[in-house]
Amino acid sequence: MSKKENHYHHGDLRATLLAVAARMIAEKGVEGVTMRGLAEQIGVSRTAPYRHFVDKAALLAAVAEDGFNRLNARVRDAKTQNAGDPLLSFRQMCLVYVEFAVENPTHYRLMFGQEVLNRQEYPGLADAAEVIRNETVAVIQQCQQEQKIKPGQPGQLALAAWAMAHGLSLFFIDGRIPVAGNERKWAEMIFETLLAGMEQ
Amino acid sequence: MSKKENHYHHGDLRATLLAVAARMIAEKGVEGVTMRGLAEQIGVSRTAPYRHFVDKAALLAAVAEDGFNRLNARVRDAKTQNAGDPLLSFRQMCLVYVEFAVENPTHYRLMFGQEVLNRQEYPGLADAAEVIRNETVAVIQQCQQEQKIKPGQPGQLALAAWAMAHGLSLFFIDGRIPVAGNERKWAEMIFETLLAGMEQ
DNA sequence: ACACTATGTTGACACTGTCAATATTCTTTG
DNA sequence: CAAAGAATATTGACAGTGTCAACATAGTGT
Repeated sequence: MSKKENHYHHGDLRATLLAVAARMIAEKGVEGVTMRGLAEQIGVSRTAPYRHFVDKAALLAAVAEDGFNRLNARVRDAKTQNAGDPLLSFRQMCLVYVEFAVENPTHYRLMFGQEVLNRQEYPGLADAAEVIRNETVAVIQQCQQEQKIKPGQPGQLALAAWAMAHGLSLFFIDGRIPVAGNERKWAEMIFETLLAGMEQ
Repeated sequence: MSKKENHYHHGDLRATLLAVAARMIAEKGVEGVTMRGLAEQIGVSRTAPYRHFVDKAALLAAVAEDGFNRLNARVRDAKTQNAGDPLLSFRQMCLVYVEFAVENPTHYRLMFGQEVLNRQEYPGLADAAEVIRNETVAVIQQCQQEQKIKPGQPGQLALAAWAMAHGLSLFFIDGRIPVAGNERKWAEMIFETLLAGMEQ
């Protein structure tokens, strides 16, 4: 039961793997993460991780899923903090999304990268990635009910917002635009433009 | 000088490498491309490619650059074909962009992927990736002059459109939205929304 | 106390990118 | 036209990778 000792059994290797992998990703990017290096960092043999994840892909998928959960939580927060004004909720959700991406660039990239692309194999991941869309659709419907957003398929409007947030996030992350530090301002103005097209 | 014979010197290995790599990428994705497999496919020794590219990364960068050039050409086409109506030009450029991505999914992903991210090392690639933004900025300025788009920093509006196109492209490619086959329609409607926010 | 299961380890393999040394062909220049 | 030098291709080697199979150890329930 004691956890601090140097056991043959690690005690909570699975969680440790996820945590250390996440740290390594943040520090050196996804391509800097290696099963062996990960195991060594933790002080465990190279194949120990395979007792908890069938694959490197499965491990990365789990890390990605964690990322989605954190992102989801943040978006939901932004939503509930501005409940009552769905349009403001919507705006904040978009901004918070981009903010998360900018703060966790490598992690965000993993979440949408090809390392983890066969999402059907990782149902948890697929679900986690779905939450945001549903959340967004819901807000948009609210806005439409209050006649603050033009009528039309909310799924389509949600996709518009999500695609914008995603593209913007990636451009910020990749430094594809000379905007260092002012991401927030740019994002605000750009979402303002999009919202202008959605309001009625 | 004869080119068909089986020579010790291949004759035009560099170009062949790029072509075959592009094909392999289209067929099996970027992660399915390996220096050795590539060489074998062409019928040349494993290290022959290194006479033409210092790195695997350099090779992929060159392939990505080709992709940007093709994309640029297509966007430019869309632009000139509708010269005279800059707003229509703009609209078409956006649609053609997404079309390219959907038709060349793995190639598009490479162009924006981390395999090739240190773009400073590949000036050609950096330049090629810059063309579209400039092109877009120019059209937007035209639209503004004809008072079809609201005034404001054209660079910002261009980024909005580009980010939207990029995000949408990736979502289509990744199958992240149940929209099989109707990408064009969705893209049209979504860009309509964005343009509505940009028009004056 | 003992069997069972979960977890961890070691050894091995095929595959990868890439370097160094070597061989072959092409090009240039005497 | 021959010889030297540059360009291009090859073979051998190495370290690093993911992962399988066989084995070892620790915790759990009967």
